[in-house]
Amino acid sequence: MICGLFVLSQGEVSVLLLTDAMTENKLFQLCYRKGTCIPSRMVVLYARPNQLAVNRLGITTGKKLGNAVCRSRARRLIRQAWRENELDAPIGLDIVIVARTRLLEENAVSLSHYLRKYGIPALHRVYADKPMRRKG
RNA sequence: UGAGCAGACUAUGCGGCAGCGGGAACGUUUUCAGGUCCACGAGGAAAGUCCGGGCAUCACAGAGCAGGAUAGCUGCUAACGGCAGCCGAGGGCGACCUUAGGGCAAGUGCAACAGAAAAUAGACUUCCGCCCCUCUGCGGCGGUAAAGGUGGAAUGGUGAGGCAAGAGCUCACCGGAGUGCAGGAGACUGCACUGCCGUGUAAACCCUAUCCGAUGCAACGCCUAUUGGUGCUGACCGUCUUAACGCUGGCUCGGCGGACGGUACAGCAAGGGCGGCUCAAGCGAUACGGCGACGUACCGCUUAGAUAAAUUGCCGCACACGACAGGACCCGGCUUAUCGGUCUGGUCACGGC
RNA sequence: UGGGGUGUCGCCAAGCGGUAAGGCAACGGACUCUGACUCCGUCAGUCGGGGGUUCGAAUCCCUCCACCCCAA
Repeated sequence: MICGLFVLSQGEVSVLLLTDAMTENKLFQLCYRKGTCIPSRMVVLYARPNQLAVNRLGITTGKKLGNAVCRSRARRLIRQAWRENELDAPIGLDIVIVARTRLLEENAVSLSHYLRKYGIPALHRVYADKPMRRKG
């Protein structure tokens, strides 16, 4: 879903897939059952190490959120927040983000702020051995 | 001025920064990926999936039955259960609105409770006359045809004449039926005559007329990695057999196929990619034909094509302070949700001239 | 996306044109020193919503809503 090329600040060009899309139901189920759960008011994060050099992101917007317009909005908000914060995340994880009903009352800034302050640090605490793209 | 009716259109706008989708061009590069830049990027319902088509495949989809859909008439349309105009019925003072509106005179079924009786003929009570008699009553014989509290519905209704008492028995009007004439493209309408006529329900079975092959883009076509001998097809070998069995939409006719096991030779299915995929029964303007739905001619325009799935985030300004809501093969309808705004044409009431 | 089905007291349900059965639960009473079991009685229904056909609709028809299942 979010495939991209990342140019390092030193000027050295390397082809890196930042985040891959998670498509199979099997992987989602594995994350729910065996992964780490980080709940919060707006979203729930599930994470589980994969044996790859990239992250894989899955977004769940269930029927409880509302109609198609509400679900699409939730997806957009999550995707936007992830785009702003994916550089800080550890590498080599399968991550599922589940939207909750309260998310629709918030705007994108608060979700992005939450991820930077609490979500990503929590991933680092659990998976301290994983490398990351930039420090601090 | 107020109230109300019908139809059509519209669906916050502008700017800045960052971001997303596919596309054209530029230019870098062996190629891919990426970069720069340009214009474009959800709806009136995209929804529900209730109908109708296009398109694709199946290979007989043939014949008949069964099953399903529709139901005033005439048209429109690719088609429709849609739309337009008209007819009938009902509602509204009116503009106008609603209407599954064929056939119970082919057959069958049902009509609870109440009521004398609920579908087919009359029985019962009442009424009238005569006879017997204990002479009021009761009983018997006969006449008459609908008066009988009910019910949604009672053998046409109301009034008058008539009679022993009554009765379409007779008459007038109304309703309904049949026949004829006239008008209309038709549904149907009008008039005249006959004549006295047994309910309601087919959104009960059913009958009549018309229509319907099935499955759906996750259809289907092409390319390809790997795996497996699991499933299917062909080929080869062996065994059994000429009547069964299997397939062919549910059944019958008809049609097609011998069946089972082994070999692992060939192909297919299962993953991924590409096509299908958006220029089309397309949209807009004008003219002509038509009451209208719509059609014809000519000119102009190109307007999403994603594949875990793109339209956003933040900020500023304006005001009416922003509803319902997001494409997934594509169209035509219907139905449902919806903050408001604009325009057009009728109607009624009150007031003024 | 396509196809199929179900909605009836608080729960499980029967009824398919004519008064909405039954069981569990709840409440009251009896039995018991008390409770359970058992027995007797009571209560509770917009038949998912709206419209239509019919004299009459939970039932027939149309249309909306909610939920469930199947293919992928």
